[in-house]
Amino acid sequence: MENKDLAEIFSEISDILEIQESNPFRIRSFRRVAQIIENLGFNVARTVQEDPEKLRTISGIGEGAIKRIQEIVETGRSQEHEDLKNQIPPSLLTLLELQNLGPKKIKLFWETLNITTIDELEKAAREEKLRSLPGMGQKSEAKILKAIEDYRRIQGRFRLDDGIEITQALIEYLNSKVKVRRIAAAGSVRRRRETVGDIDILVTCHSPGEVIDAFVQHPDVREVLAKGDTKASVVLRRGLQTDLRVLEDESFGAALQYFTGSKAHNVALRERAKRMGYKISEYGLFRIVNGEKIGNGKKVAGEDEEDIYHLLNLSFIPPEIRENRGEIEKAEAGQLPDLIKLEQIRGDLHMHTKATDGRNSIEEMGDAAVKAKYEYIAITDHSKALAMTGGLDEERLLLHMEKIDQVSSRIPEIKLLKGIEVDILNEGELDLSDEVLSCLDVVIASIHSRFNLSRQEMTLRICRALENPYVNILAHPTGRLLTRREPYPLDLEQVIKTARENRVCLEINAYPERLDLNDLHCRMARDMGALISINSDSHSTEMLRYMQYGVFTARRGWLAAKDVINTYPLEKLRRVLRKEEYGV
DNA sequence: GCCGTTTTCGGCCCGACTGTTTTCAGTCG
Repeated sequence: MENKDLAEIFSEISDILEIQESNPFRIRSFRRVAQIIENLGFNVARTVQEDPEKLRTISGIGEGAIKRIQEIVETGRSQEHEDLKNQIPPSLLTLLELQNLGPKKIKLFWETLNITTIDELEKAAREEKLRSLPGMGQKSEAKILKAIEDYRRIQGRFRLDDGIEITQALIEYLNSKVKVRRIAAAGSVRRRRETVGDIDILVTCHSPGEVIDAFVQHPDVREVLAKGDTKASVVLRRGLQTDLRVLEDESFGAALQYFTGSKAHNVALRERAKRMGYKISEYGLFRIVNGEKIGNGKKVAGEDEEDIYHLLNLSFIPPEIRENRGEIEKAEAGQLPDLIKLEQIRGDLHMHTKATDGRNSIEEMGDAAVKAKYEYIAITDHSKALAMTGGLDEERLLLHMEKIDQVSSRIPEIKLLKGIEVDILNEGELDLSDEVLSCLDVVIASIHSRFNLSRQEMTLRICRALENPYVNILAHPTGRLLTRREPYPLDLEQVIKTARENRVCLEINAYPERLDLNDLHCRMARDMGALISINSDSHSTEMLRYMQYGVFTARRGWLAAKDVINTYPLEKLRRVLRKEEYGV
């Protein structure tokens, strides 16, 4: 059982309790457990059986949670969860996904009008039956119809690359329209999450009204959700909600901290602040005197984000790891990892050319890599099983290798390594002979077929491939496509273990739609002592820039340069590829 | 339900916006 499955049960329990208006602190506890489980870097189901004490030491996981986890692992379900599900129609939980609709209203609609589904809610709103309920009116009714429409149209999040692109364009636009002093993106865009649900932009300027007006008048704004003196919310044409907040200079840093999140990180940080006699809000860090409540206290920080962390006796925590996954404790101890930076990447080990499904020639890829200031790259086209791409057989590959060497000698600034992305076939055998694989500098293995195997079969298939002595890198290990395809079922812990034993590296495929391994997987791999390679998987020269998204993921996964082989100088890299060394 | 440098009982993060209200509840982030 995966952590995500366990987390979902706890999350559903809290959803149901919320609709039942149960004790809010109890609800929060369940939600916290769900969040903790989902973020843990090891398999909770296994741990609860082998070493329950390890779970007990985690703050937020108590006796109750351990008992429930044990029950779920043993019986496949939680009786309490089942009982709760019987108390409400399950479709009510879907209603919680509608914007501006929470547990109280859902309960109200259910109890008064027997509404249990989105369709029934829509019908009631259209028949104007909602407006007469307490606390409801014409506008609320219209908002609900709107939320239903949005839910059906969007239903999901946007990829990080889209989020960053849109954010940068908006910032440029605001800069061109209004004289702003400071402007920055916060939220999941700043934390570089693989997908973003909305965009947060913070700004300071002397004329708040002007910047708000400019914002809501942006040509891409489809709808203005809210517009006040200090905040405006809009939906952009592509369906992405975007919030702008206008601040005073003296609280810009506090707001940046606050709106960067994550929520879990901020809750933990505020709890820490409180213990130390401070209060944090988006306006600053305040020293509380005489235990006085809101509105009191002397402001001690706010203009710069760094000050807040430092006053709380923490080293500065990079936005990418603000997820309450242990970063606060490490920052307190001065033991945060030295996160990898894009400038530390010396080369890209996964890319395609015209020989298969790439758009550019070997030369063009080499020239583009020189522009990217790389010291080496590997040309890794597909193997013959991917017929659709014109995959290389042994004969063509040998000719291709000669060409790579020729081009490499013509471009003295950079070394071109001879590589292949070889398909892992049905039973874990490789698509090319060991003889030809042994002549290559880099062998990347990957799955492009038969995604519907069982977890055991897929794990065995991949591990067999990793045992081939010539395989260096497992590409896009889980096969997921963001917002499109779920990962195939896989015992990733077993795969990482097998990779490490066979001196194989795991890829962070930096293609924005993949980001595979993801952040949590990276951290698991690092903790288990496996090495990582961050690769763009470019199919054209422009795609080399995707490397940055892989680095974002690596940073979110707590990786340092030493964990990533393509930060190594060429000679050290070659020793890793020849399996003469592995690890630090 | 969880936790403990104030506590094994009693508290648990904070503020803005909206729409319904005439002082506030619900929702969101």
